[in-house]
Amino acid sequence: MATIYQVSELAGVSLATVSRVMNNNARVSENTRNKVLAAMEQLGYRPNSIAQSLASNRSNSVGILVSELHGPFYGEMLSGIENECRAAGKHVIIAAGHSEEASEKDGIEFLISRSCDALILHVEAVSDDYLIKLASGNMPIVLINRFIPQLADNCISLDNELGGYLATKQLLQQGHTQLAYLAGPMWKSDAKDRYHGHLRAMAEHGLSFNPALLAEGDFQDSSGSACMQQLLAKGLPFSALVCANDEMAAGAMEVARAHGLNVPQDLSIVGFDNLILARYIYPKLTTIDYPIGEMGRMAARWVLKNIYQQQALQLKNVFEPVLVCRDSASAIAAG
Amino acid sequence: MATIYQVSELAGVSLATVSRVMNNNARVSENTRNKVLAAMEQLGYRPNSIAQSLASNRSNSVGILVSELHGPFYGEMLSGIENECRAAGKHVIIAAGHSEEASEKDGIEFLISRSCDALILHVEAVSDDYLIKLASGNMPIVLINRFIPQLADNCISLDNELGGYLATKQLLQQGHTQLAYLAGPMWKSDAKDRYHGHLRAMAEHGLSFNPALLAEGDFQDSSGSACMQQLLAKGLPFSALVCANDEMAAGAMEVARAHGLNVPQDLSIVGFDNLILARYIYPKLTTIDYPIGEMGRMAARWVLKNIYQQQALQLKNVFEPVLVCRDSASAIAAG
DNA sequence: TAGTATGATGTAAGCGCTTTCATTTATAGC
DNA sequence: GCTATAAATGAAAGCGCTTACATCATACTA
Repeated sequence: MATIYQVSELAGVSLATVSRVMNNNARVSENTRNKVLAAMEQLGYRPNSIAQSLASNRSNSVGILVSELHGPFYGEMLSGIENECRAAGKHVIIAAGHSEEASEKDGIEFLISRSCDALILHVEAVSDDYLIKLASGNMPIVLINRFIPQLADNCISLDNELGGYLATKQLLQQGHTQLAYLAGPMWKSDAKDRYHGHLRAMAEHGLSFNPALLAEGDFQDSSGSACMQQLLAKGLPFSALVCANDEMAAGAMEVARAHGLNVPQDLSIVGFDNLILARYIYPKLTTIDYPIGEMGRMAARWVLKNIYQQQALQLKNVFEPVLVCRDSASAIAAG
Repeated sequence: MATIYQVSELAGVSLATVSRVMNNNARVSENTRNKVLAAMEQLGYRPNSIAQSLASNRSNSVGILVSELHGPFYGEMLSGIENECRAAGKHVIIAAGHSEEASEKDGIEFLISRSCDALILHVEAVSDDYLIKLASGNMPIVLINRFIPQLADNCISLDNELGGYLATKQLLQQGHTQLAYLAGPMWKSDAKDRYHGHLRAMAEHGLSFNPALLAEGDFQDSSGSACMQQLLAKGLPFSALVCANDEMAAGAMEVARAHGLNVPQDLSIVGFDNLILARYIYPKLTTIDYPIGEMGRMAARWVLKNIYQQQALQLKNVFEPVLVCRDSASAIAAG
């Protein structure tokens, strides 16, 4: 691999000049520039970005920590971030935190030690305090899918409460009055917020919430099935089920079908997230769209604007979810 | 951020000694080691991996190029690789190639310039020659989901032909004799191989293949729908449809349902890949399992063994797909 | 007791770049 | 034609590490 020395020698100029044409920030005469470019071309030279990073203390790469690398949700998010960064000539370094405190911290440390210029974090297990402290250091961070008041500017989040409200309201407007709620793990703020939205919609319609019709899952489809079993076992009537995410909705739907319930005739179901699978399951899932790809892009833009000085970019911190009507929820049958 | 200098100063030893305890490769007295560790602890020191890479010409990170960051397939693969690498203390740097030659080359260049110790590549657009040339350089590469005879050792691939054969054979054994085939883009070797497997099974059962019942899609669900439309429009009878992947199968199934066809009573469908969605769609999809997560792990192990000297690891280059029977294919109704 | 391994530590030269500062060269003004 | 100024270039000092080599104790050996 050719180094800058060989280029400078071949071009008959100094190191510094070669560096200048690479970064084209200082002025170099047209003539010299061409000589250097020709030399680079001839040698097949490509700068060693490790050395660049070390010398400039800037790596042109942004670190991303997600909970998992697989699954429809993170894929969408990563893709959004990568696209935006790539277009701006920045690169991404990705680590997984596995929703576990030690692992998340470890991932953050790794990204910092890689000299990332900024971090985009989707963390769940780590505390607010830790993040606040982290943010007070030199490493710029942006949090995705999490809202911390003290770090409001650095947060790209979804109004989960509104989403929960919209999902429930849809069913109420369709005439349902007996609703069950399949919650996510309540220690996660998004699960809690969605649930609160549900309660608000219920209250607004003058309905009291029956705790016996609440089940708490873990956002996986298997827990959706398990919770649905529990709910049905109680023998309490309900004509609609609000699920805190699509995967649990899919699990629940399967169990409902196994129990001879027709969706949506016998039971209306709404999900949350609008994952790809929402379009694939049958009947197609009515759900709340979570624009995670767009939010990833926005996080990337935050970095481009605040770290890489692309002033022109417009930023938006809080996204509003919208209802996507498909086939899994319908007006309650008269009588 | 503390540097090695400050650690050495605080511990009262030289740079070299600190470096030694970090890499614990040379012998350092117990006493000195403890002093150094204490100093590191006290300063909250973490080595700058950029500097380490530059100095050692080894980055402890492996570069991964995938076509896309989103989608169930790549997520599974990335996850497999990351898990295995993380467990070995290696890190991953990820880039997307978008199935486009320029972009794939660009991604490879990027990964090389980041001083990765090895590359795991899932590339589609780049030529065999390019890869052969690349492999002859200093950067070790392993190819995933691609087989190039000259690089056989570096390839982790699936026997796609066998998969196509198994999918078709299942239907033939269920008594179907009129099969349509929904192919992937034929310029991709996996699409072609699956198709060849189909032909082999047909021939083996003494059936001739009717070109009118062949449609070529692009592996996306929308093309599955479009191709299904075309196939139905021809008015030719067929009782079973073999799809080159699950997503197209899902698209095709939807169209079939819209045309009043019951799956599997009126039409049996089998897919390929065994994506998560295969379990979610209704009826659940009979398909060929593509152990992509396991293959990702294997690619990681290849690197651990060949580059990081973990000799003990067992390697396997070619994976065999297996049939997963679910509900979308059934024996043909008598008469 | 000198002679020699051997283990522990230090010294210093890079790794391939960026960047400040100094120097040289061109351009313009008079 | 000579200075004032700007533009182009070069020299050299790092960035934070690793590592070959040198040095210094210490422990054996004969």
